[in-house]
Amino acid sequence: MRDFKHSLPMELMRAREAAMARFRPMLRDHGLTEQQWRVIRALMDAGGAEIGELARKSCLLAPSLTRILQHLEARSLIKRTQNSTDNRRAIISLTARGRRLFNKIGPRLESLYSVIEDEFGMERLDALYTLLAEFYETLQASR
Amino acid sequence: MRDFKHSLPMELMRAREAAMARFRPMLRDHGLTEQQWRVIRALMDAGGAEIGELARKSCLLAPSLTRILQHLEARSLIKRTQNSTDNRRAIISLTARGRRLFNKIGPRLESLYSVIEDEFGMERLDALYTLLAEFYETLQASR
DNA sequence: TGAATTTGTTTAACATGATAAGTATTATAG
DNA sequence: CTATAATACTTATCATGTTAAACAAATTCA
Repeated sequence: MRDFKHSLPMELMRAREAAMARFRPMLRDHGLTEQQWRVIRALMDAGGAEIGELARKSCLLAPSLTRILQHLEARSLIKRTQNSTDNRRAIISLTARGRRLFNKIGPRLESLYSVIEDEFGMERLDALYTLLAEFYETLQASR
Repeated sequence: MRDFKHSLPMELMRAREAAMARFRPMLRDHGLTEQQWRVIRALMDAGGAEIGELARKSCLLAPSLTRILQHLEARSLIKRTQNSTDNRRAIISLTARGRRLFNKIGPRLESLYSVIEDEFGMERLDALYTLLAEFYETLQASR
């Protein structure tokens, strides 16, 4: 059997955790979890999206997203707009307050990200991005 | 701001999830979660370990490990041995039943892993491992 | 048209992730 | 010695991960 050290899912997790450890404290200072931030960021990027679409964009399972949207709605960071042609679908978008929060946090996270870029180097970072994307595509393709 | 697509933590997560999707069904068939399997695998590798050590090896937080050990103990897959010189520390090890389960599942997971090796290619897989390890080390070094 | 399916989302249940606080045991300082 | 601090876990709490089941709206098909 392979060495226990060489477990790809665990290596991916460790790398991710090392990065998140840098971002999480700032998010926490603003009362946001990492997943809540992913939703806000996806909404800012898309400017309004259906729930299914939002789940894909933010890499969250539907039940998790349901709960997260309840939290964000309670804090008035998002709002729901009913789709008139299909009552199953609701359009989610950021409120003005949600956008303000994004504009406050976004730049700070970017600067933390820049530090990582400097430490690890853009070349290796790009190489890592490429391999990760290829890995994902390879595993999805054969399903 | 960077393209929303280029979020390293999310790319790491997606890659990991793509891999785990292949392993999880088999673990589930044997009533194990991914995390429980990591503990069993670490114990098989170490042949008995203290809880703190086990947490590091299996990449779990202490509170999570506490609960997981309770589950595994209830299923008689692990046992605790008190350390006579320090009553805070307990040595955890697999029971015969735990080892049997490992021997049953391990090879099947290995064969699933081989499929990934074949699809993605050993060269790229090694390159990915190397980059991930370097990334982790880089981010840890500056703490 | 109306019953059966499909689709989009939510609930439910159990397990883990993350942080803070609590507990017991050991080590240390005075 | 003994009060204090440090160590090793465990509990508690809230949020999310994962799967299955429920539910309502929309689509399909007899």
